[in-house]
Amino acid sequence: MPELPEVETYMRALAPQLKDKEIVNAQIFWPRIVAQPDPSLFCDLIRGRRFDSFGRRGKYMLFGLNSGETLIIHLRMTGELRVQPPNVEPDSHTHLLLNLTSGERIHYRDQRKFGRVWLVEDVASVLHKLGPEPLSDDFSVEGLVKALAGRSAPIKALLLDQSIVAGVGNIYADEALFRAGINPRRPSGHLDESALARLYEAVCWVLQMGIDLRGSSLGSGPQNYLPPNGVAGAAQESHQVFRRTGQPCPRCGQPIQRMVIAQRSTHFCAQCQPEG
DNA sequence: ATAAGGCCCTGACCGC
DNA sequence: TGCGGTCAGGGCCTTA
Repeated sequence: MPELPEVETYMRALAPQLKDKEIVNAQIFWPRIVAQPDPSLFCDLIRGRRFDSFGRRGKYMLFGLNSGETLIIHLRMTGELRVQPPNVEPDSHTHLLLNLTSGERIHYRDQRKFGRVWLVEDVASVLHKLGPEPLSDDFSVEGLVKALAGRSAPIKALLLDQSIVAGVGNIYADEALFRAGINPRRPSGHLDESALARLYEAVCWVLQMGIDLRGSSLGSGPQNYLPPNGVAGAAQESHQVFRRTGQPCPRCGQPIQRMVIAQRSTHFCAQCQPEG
């Protein structure tokens, strides 16, 4: 499941592959994948455009086109983007093809069809609800304190809330809380400033580590993520708690426990992340 | 305003 | 072997 480090890894790989390449046209096989504008207009607008700039905001991929518009892609759970040679045919999970003048084709695949694509003039119209970008100056302890003040929801739930901080998903939320020694169920507003300072550091640290290791490539199954060059990332090997239920905590040896918070599977060490 | 639950999807997995 | 049920989960939507 692509979170910030996986999306960042994608963009770093795609930028040199796609820079200045021209889109001949788009083929949409499952129209609901295009969130905006409507699919026929999407095809009209993207025809003949070149890839100009590349960016990321939270888990959103941003492709700036030479028209001034931006192609925004969110992979959600199972989306994949691949630049393929002409002889690679789309399969039943391919919902969008962008044909390039180079003959290559960008395949958007998505087993669960949760991902979405936008083509907009105003990026903010899609991203306006996002909170601060965690590895930038916009993210700070003070900001975190302010955003969580008076909130009773468990801290795990608010770490997943993209308006609090952008880009953190289930994997890195669990890892950050473990690193900070904070129980995932603690009411957010009850955390004191020193706990939030540790959490701030931990969020930055686990995300940067994830980027440095080129993302987490988890086991088999539909949530498996591979960077666009097909080489697995290595961040999963540095996971301390995520999907390690029953295995010894790397710090104290107690078995890692699992519980559900905000409908999300949550992994933690009861010893190192005490309640209250 | 916040919190909690449902929804979208489909492949994997489980028990019978 | 086949079948039904359950699970996973990001972000948006509805409900309380």
